[in-house]
Amino acid sequence: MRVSRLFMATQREIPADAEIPSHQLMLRAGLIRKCASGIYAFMPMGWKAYRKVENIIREEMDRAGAQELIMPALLPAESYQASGRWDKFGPEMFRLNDRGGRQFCLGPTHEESFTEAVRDTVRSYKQLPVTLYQIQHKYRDEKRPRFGVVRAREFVMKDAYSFDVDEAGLDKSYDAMYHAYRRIFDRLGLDYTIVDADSGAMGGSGSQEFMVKSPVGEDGICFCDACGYAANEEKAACPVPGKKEEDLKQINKIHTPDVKTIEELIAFMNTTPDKFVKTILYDIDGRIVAVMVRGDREINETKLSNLYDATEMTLASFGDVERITGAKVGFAGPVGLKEKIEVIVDNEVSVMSNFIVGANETDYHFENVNIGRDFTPDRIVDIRNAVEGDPCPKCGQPLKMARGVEVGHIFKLGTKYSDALGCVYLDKAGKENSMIMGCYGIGVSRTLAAVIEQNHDDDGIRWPRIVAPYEVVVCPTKVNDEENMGLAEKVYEDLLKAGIDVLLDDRNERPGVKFKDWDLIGIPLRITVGRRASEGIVEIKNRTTGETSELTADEAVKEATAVKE
RNA sequence: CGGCGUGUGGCUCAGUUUGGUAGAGCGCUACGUUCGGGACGUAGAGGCCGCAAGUUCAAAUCUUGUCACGCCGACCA
Repeated sequence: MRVSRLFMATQREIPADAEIPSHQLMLRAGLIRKCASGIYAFMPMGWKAYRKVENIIREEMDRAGAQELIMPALLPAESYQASGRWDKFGPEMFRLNDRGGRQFCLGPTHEESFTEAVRDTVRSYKQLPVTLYQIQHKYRDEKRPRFGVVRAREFVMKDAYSFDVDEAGLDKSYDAMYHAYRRIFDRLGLDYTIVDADSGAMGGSGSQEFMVKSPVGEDGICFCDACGYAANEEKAACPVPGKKEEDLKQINKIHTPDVKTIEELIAFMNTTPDKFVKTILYDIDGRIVAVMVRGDREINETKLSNLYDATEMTLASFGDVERITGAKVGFAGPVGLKEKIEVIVDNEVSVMSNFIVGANETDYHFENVNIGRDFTPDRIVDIRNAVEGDPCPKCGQPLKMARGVEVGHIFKLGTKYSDALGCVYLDKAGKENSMIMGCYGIGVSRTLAAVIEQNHDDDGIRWPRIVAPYEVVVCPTKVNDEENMGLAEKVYEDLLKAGIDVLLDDRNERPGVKFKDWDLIGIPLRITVGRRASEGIVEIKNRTTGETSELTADEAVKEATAVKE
């Protein structure tokens, strides 16, 4: 491709509304273009890189025995009504009507479509197992699109679904996908961690996430260097600590005017946050419950949601809090609350004694509160987020924390969808059984962003060769000089013949402009034809290592051709 | 959805407080001098100041409404 004909524009300045490096670089390098909040177009250069990621995924899925097909993005409401997800998805689903008023949605995920397809195609155990996949746009009306294609409202997902006759079969199908995913992310050169995950709204038994480590990741992950345990912080179990015996002191109401937050309390009482227990009220499907964790802990809303099998869960409104506690927000506590609502206590709180809580009275707290004596919880469970230093649930060594971008997720679904949609087969005995399903997703566009997130420097992107939009750029410094341009043309032609994705920068620009552009876009190898063109000597530069060497044109072609992957 | 903030040439932003002919830098076009790390000069092109209503002799600027976008909080690939 000749750069003078290339549909491309780079930007010198960082776009105002991009926060993270991958988003900024994708915009500056002209890989993507924003159409609306969370909706992006891929420009030719971006699309080429995207396609390379997609093809790696496709190759590995095929290698693992999965079969590609394509479902519509525009789907009738009926399937989702049958599975119960028409309501469950809520406002996150893009919905529309046809001219006759029939309801449709833009597919947020495709369990229903695949389940129906298999239901209508497979009759017998002889046709199982089968794993199907597609690479297709998904639509989710995210409350808050962010970070460019990392969290978009339209994005590309590779989603696969396996159908088996029994659990053992599912384990096998799941395992095949697990290994395919490892190959995919290994080939992409990503630094990732596989973590135990919550199966959440998807239902089912087991699930793991593939997390690309990055400071801009939206998920917290806990891991243990000692035994290799790794989990999403939503999932990580928090240990039940041993109880320390302490003399119970007399409960005492203290006046704490205008002290509402934990920070203010610490300052006011001159103590530490682990002496407090905060009481937070939640509205879970219309029912208010109180949740208590230590002052310096965070409530794990995933655990809470699972505990109640919640559909909709939010913090209780200020009005509800004031009505139930009889005090302004900031003074909620368990004493006397039990008669009104359920009180859930974190494991860790259950072994504390003489702690401080709100008094359910504006401007008052209780100190020296004790469970059993001053109040009785309805449930004592693990309800907090794990934190750095918590003992590993497997081996007891201290856990570490990191941030991650979720690029892949694999689930053992079980029979949730096959039951709901009647996806059954006849076994050897002629008996009908629900198929056992698994589902497996990769955020393709997000993965591309993750590659950039892990491969960039101050000058721009540093594509791994395997996903670079072009592998080599030939860069003559004087396009009007016959000798210079002639040699550049020859190198370009040779590389084309060798099957390399190569660019010829035939723009009449100063060398510095070209160099900056290719550093920004991140082409792995640059062959500069310049000063020594008359001797047949060119310079080859590696974008990632910065190494340069002067070679004859033929040697440079050989070198550029030698490296694959 | 709640809290905050921003909408002015392709991009980054000034101008709004105190109403009075729409600005700068980058990019773009032409010519000249340059030519290995985003050159310089000269001359240009390009703007319903997000949209609508209102106040006013006069609105980018004031008022109201509205839309869009972004940031901070709860969901997911």
